[in-house]
Amino acid sequence: MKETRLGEFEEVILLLVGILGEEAYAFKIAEEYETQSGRATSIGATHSTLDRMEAKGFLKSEMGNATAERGGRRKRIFTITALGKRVLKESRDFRMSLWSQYPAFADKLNYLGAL
Amino acid sequence: MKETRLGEFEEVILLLVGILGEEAYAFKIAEEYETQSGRATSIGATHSTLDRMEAKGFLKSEMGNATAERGGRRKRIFTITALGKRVLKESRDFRMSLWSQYPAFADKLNYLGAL
DNA sequence: TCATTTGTTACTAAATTGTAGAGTAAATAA
DNA sequence: TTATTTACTCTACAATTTAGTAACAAATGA
Repeated sequence: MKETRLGEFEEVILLLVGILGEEAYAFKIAEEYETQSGRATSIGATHSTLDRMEAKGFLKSEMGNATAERGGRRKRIFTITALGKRVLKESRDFRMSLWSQYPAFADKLNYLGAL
Repeated sequence: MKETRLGEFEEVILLLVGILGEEAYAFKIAEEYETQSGRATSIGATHSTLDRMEAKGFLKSEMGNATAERGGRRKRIFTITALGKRVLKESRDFRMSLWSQYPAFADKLNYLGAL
């Protein structure tokens, strides 16, 4: 696998980082993944995926400050890089293109305008 | 990983089977993958992915007849099962939902109506 | 100080994806 | 009719991604 490949789990995590913004730290991301996908995940899988994507240059991270909540230790906040955005966009465009070629889905695409 | 997970490569291959219809046999699928994605793949990776998805019940296959071309041996033709379609659809819906929540992409979604 | 909560890091296991190459059958050329 | 070329399938195993689990760290509250 070349260094620019984006796995399915990676892609979803990357999108969640974008969606969560300031709140994009591992624990929250894993939680959000479960809520949105209805699928279980583990904090470990989330962490290794985040680290891998940071190494690939799709994400960057920095430690935030501790909050004054019980157990509120410092969080590592992730943000998408320009490269990460580009890769996400390419992935989306490619998929849109395939869906539009598949008769069973092509018609459904129109209804998307309603989103 | 549970038996219903769909990897990124798997998903694209599944879509290509749908797009190719009668022409959905391993060699052609791999060829089409390279054309459409601009990314290289290998026939071996394609085979193992097709086999795995058949085992999962997303695809079924049967041998076609030999064609009258030089080297035109029998092909194994793949078709998507109902389960395969459902899984594809779920994957698509999930992604659409995420994209619509990500500000950087949400606006682009509207322009999709033009597809 | 000690238990509890919210986090991270590190390590191991399982599933997906990639590589290499052998094997088969039909069409053509000699 | 034998050899060669072309179009394909299939297997074994290696590399990468994803999952699971355990151990550690810092802040709060008793």
